[in-house]
Amino acid sequence: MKENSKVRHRVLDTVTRLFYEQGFQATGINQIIEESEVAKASLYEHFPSKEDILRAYLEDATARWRTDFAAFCNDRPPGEKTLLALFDYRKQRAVEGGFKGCTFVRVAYELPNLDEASLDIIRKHKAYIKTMVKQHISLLPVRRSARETEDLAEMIVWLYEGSGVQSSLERSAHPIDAAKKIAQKLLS
Amino acid sequence: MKENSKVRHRVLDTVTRLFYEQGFQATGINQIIEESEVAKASLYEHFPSKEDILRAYLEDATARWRTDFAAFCNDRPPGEKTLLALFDYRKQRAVEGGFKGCTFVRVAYELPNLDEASLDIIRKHKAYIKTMVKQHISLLPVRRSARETEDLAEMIVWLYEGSGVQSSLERSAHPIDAAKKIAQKLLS
DNA sequence: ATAAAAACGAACAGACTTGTCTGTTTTTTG
DNA sequence: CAAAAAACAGACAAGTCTGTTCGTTTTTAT
Repeated sequence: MKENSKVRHRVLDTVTRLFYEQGFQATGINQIIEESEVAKASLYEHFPSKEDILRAYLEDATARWRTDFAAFCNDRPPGEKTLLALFDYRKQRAVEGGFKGCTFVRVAYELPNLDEASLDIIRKHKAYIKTMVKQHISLLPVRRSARETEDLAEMIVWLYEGSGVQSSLERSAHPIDAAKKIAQKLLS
Repeated sequence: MKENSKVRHRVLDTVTRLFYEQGFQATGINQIIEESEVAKASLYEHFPSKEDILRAYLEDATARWRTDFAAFCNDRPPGEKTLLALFDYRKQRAVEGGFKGCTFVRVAYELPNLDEASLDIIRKHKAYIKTMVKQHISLLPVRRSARETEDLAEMIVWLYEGSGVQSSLERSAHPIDAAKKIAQKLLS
């Protein structure tokens, strides 16, 4: 049972914190083994290279994003409420994480020559969000063509991305709030 | 005349290429001196540390962005045409640069603990664009309140940012084109 | 032409990097 | 309880990193 081992779990816990706070490159193997209280040989038994840690980190992050967001939307009805919860969720994460930006975009931007496997995890994460947005739009009372739904979903996703970037640069949640209001107006 | 020296110029030329292609941390001092054909002692005469190179790089990049964009808009009338040129300009840069994302956001995301001076250069660059967008909106025939102008400018800026991010993840200019069309619709 | 300034090549320091390997101890499993 | 598997601590390799310092050569300015 290598997949659920304690070593793996502790390493992923640690890098989830460190990669976000410091970035991937600024986080050394030695710091990882020290803070996760794991022997270097054990770490390399589970992750043959640092890139493998990165891939596992991304997979873990996208899985956790989905379950955490689902939990966040627990008591909200599908449709507009859940759709707008996207912005509230991002706001919460931004505040808690110190406004360092989207986990996934951060990796892609830090490593412009990222391997395709890792890049695909990031792409799929963004595609997942867009699909979700489209689904919730189609649940709304307003009748929309497929084309209109697609355009609206794109617009909302870009408001989400763009306000996330600006929130990070300004170290403020305001852009996310403002983008949410705009999205709300667009939906009605 | 240290500001216009050939050493400084060649170093900035080189890092403009290397920082964008590889990122800041992945670019070593030794590669910089080799490709800019400058002695290490000369480089450290002009830039006491690597962080100083980064600051100079950002200042240079924002200055060049402004002049290049002005040249790009050369024959376009102020108002909608120039405003939408923002998207065309971003598209051109994205294609030429291999879809590695916005120069400035890249730095901020790669270095989450960036010094305030550098972060301010980035913030001012984004503020400059937003101010420009507002100015061009106010030139349009449609009458808008200050509040409406502000909201519209924010929306356009986030479409610009968001589509830029997605364009980079997908390595495709399509999101920028699509965002431009949406912006166009919003303006009328 | 001569003096001052700038750029040069190259060695060097010291710390850090990822990854390997060895032998020991702990944990798990039959 | 014994055998197998996993995790351990830590030394080590080989290379990289930023930054300093040397004496020499080239360029610039008076």
